Amino acid sequence: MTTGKRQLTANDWVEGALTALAAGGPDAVAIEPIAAALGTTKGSAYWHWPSRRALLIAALERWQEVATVGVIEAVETAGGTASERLERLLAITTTTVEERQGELLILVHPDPDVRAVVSAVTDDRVSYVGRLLVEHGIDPVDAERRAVLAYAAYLGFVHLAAATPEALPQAAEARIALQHTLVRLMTSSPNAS
Amino acid sequence: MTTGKRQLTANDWVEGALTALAAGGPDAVAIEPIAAALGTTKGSAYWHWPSRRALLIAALERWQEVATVGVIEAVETAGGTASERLERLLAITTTTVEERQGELLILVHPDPDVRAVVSAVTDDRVSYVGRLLVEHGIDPVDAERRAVLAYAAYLGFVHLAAATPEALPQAAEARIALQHTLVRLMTSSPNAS
Amino acid sequence: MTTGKRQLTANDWVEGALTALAAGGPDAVAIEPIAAALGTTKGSAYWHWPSRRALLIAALERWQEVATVGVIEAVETAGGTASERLERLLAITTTTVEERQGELLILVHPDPDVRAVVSAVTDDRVSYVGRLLVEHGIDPVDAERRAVLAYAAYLGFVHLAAATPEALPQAAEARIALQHTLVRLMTSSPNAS
Amino acid sequence: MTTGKRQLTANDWVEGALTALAAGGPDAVAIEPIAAALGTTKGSAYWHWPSRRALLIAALERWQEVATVGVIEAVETAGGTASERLERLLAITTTTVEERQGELLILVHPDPDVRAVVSAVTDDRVSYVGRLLVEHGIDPVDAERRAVLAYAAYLGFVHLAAATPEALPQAAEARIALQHTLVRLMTSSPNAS
DNA sequence: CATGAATGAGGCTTCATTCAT
DNA sequence: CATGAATGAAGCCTCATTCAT
Repeated sequence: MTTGKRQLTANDWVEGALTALAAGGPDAVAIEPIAAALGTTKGSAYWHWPSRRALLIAALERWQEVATVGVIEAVETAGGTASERLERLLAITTTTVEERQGELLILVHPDPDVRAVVSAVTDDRVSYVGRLLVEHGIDPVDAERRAVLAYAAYLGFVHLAAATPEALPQAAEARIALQHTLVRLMTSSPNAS
Repeated sequence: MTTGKRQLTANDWVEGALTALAAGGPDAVAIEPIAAALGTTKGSAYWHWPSRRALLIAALERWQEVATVGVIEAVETAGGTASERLERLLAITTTTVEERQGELLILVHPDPDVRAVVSAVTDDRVSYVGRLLVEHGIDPVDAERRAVLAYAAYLGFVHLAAATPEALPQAAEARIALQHTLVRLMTSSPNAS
Repeated sequence: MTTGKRQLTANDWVEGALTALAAGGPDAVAIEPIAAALGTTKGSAYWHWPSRRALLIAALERWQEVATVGVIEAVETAGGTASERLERLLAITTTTVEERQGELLILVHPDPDVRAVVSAVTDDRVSYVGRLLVEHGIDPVDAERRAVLAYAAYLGFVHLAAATPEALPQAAEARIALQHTLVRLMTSSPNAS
Repeated sequence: MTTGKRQLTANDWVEGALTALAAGGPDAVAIEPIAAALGTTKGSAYWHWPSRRALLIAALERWQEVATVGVIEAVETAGGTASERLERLLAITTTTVEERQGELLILVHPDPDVRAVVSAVTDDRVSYVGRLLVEHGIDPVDAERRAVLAYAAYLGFVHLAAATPEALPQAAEARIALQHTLVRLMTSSPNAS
């Protein structure tokens, strides 16, 4: 992508970095491979960015948008009840498993800059789930707790899907059933925590 | 650790590697840094191990034991009902958060040798949870499904605890309450999935 | 040689490698020492070549040309009868003794890539000698046999010249006399083999 | 060989080194592999020898004996005319081609200690051939020249046999014919040089 | 705006050598 | 007489970074 043209912009580099990020996580945001993919040379990167780190941060910021605002918008514009939107949210995030490999690597990366972004993303996601639960009629305090639980379960699934897929049900229907179960558990009434 | 002595054993190296593994995952199992940490030189490593990879595999095997057999034994020897043991299991794995950073990096590492070990660990853990649920009186088929769900939730918590601790309740009691909730959800009766 | 300048080319590296090859054979084609000799650093080599092996192969290919096409052209452009050219061929190859040390090391090197080049060089040289003999009037079938014999003798001389020069006549005229003898033997009539 | 016994002697090491020498030349006289082959450890070598070099020199001295005195004795004890013995000499040295790989590597090795031994071996061999030619009735001065020529041819054949066997006649009879030709050339009357 | 070229830190590996026991 | 363990020089390779043009 973006190959063939001359005159790359800083944005082209962010997109290249994003692709690398999705495929191999932060460590894959290496200048040489991305330059090769963009059909340019390392020098180009150092024109637009002061360092690899700067590019990485820019890419992470873009990822943050896609991973929160982007997803939330996609879910919201389609409308529906709160629990319908919850299921749609899970569907979005669990069906695109391959693209999750990179996400996982971002989520667990020890680098402080990465963790800052991850933190923000987590907060956004958890509070969005919380808002949906409140909309569904759950008591706000309880909703907050459940949102954490739900997000943890989601993370765990992404994890299993990426790292040990054989531990998960293989059939599509079975996976959808799992999602149903999760949403039902999260939205059911008697759930002291 | 283990510094100051002469004459290291292969086991000292495994321990050094394990420390590195816990801190920085498989990529941190690098011979020269570990040698420095052990107060020795790379030559020592190459006396005990044919290659970095061999050392890494040995360390992963040790980790596998600690992460499965070790934990299971600790839980079992203390005895109690199935649901008590389930809670103890969760407690063990979520209280030692720092050590979980490396675990996460192991879990998501793309290297085939690493994934093989991860796969085995996942299977062992999921089936142990399944056994506890069966012991608690859950129908075996259902228990298997719930075990996956429970393990996913556990993974998610480890994730949150390691990567974004601020998203989790800070107070110890609140964390314990979360564990309770999880165990109760897993062991409650009506749970179509 | 080539020191003092900035900006080396791939060709500079081949030349540096060729020098090393002539002095110490294939094993001497080591990137770091050649870099030092060229007044540069290993990084330069890895800019121009993907690996030490690639550089070695490039150097061997260059040597192949010099050792066959190059020599043959030099002999042919000077013209003369077939036996005159035969003598000139021997003269070229036995007078530049120092450069032969590396050649010998190439010729006996066990590496498959090296042997492939050596094989090609041997074939080229033997068949060139054969052609000269045919031109001189020797029956083609016989010429082929004699060419092998002649090349073996040549190799033996190179060997002696490089490894134990004191076993050979020291005086220039005596050496020339030896060459004469060899050419005469090879081109004389009654030689069943 | 010599494995299984305890208490190695210096001589056991020389023999191990000789085996390595025959297989891979001077560079193959490396302490670790020989220790492994002898079923012992490096320490043993450093008990019997001050350095790798010392062992190498001892092995080369042994090789020198085998390669000169040994061969000469073998040829002489069988008796026969001078030209019969010449042919027998060639036969010995060309039939055991595999064992020649190591010899070649010795012959071309640039190390001064190696070259000293090679020099002595060459002198011995050339002068033995010279003596046989004199015995056969050739004028002593001429014999000396021819001996060099003959030895050079022999060397060339060893070379071709080891490095590019496909350049030599494959059939045993053809090879024997080559030997005949060589001996006849060397012992024929009119050979001014 | 970049390219081509080079630098150097960091990590892997081999192997002669050393040394305490 | 050796073993087991360790050292360190040398060479391979990668990759972020720098720099002249």
